[in-house]
Amino acid sequence: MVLNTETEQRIVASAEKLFYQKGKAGTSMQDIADDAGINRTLLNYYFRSKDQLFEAVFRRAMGRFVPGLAAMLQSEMRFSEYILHLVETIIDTMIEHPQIPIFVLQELTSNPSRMPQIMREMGVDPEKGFQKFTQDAGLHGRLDMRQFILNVLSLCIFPFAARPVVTEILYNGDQEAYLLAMKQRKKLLPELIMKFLNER
Amino acid sequence: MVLNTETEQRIVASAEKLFYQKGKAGTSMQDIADDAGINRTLLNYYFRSKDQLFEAVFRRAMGRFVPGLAAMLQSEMRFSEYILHLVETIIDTMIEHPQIPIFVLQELTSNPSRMPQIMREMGVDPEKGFQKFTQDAGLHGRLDMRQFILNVLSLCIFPFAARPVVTEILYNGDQEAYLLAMKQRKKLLPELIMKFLNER
DNA sequence: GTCTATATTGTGATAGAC
DNA sequence: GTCTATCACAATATAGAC
Repeated sequence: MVLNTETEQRIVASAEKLFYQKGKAGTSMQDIADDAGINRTLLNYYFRSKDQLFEAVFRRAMGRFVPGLAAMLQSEMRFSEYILHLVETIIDTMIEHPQIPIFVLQELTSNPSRMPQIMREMGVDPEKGFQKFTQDAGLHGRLDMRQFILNVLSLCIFPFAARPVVTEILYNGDQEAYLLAMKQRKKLLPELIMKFLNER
Repeated sequence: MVLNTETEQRIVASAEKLFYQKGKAGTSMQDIADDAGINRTLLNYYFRSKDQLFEAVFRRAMGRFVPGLAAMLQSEMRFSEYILHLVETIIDTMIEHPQIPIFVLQELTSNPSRMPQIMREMGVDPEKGFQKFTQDAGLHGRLDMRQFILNVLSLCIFPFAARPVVTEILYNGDQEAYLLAMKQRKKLLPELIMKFLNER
């Protein structure tokens, strides 16, 4: 998507902010226009409908982290090296856009049938990645590759999806402490994940 | 909350289903009434407003897993034993109510300032739990208790929050395979988590 | 307790002047 | 490109009959 005019950029910026925070149904066109400081009808002029504006925002959100992951699947890295980069990439992305997980997951929960098409559009073929790693990490005989990947993603993403709960319960509402802990996880998680691969 | 009449129960059942799936703003009072097979104005008769109906559903959702966790914090279990029960309890709850994580997290993301009061109302005092475990698990010197708890929760909850994505990417859309994998995690996760405690 | 009728406001979207 | 005016419709909520 190309954003030519300044107005167009302001619309998308406000739409992103509000859709991330309050979801599609929870955000009105008026809300977005007010936040962007422009007339409401301009939203329709540029994006035709609310559906299309939401779609633009949703695709941008997906595009913020899917390509990075897909690129790695095609890279020549070795397994352990890959994990290191994967964790760092995901956490950096999450720190920058902490609200994306809930936003995307909420939309996909309401509308799960969208998943297959999205994957095709983004050119993601997980089966190829599995083969590569099952082969590369084949040394670790009893490893269930799917469960392993699921564990890695859980450890990287959940702390951001659950930010308000985590901040309040674990860090007593201290935002700084929360963010510091998230940064520490970039070093902590790879160490932990390597333990997964050890025999008992 | 006491649900006296059958009508009241049907309202809450439908409201839960739809709020979980489409969120507060994405669900209309008409939708709920239609699903429950009753007249729309009865919702206002029983719950006064949409806000109050949502609040009832939200509190029920919180109540489905918070008390179980809180009870354990006060129990006499040893650390390792606690972890085993914790994982099993959370996963069982998630299998039964897989949509609760996204529902709760979406609401708390829109409205993070609600957290402190909710914790007070539910009588959860995390600090006490930390002390108990830091003491009990003190053997494992370098363990950051907060990071440890965060890891456990991530591994238990995220696979359900991300259900559509996980099912599609990891299990090729096969719902049965997904559910089986989730059940396997009840055995798999405790083994994994114990590895966290090993020295390098 | 349950219904019909109605009040009121909000929302997405378009037409047309400038 | 940007505005005003307007439309059609959906939403929550209440009053009042039964």
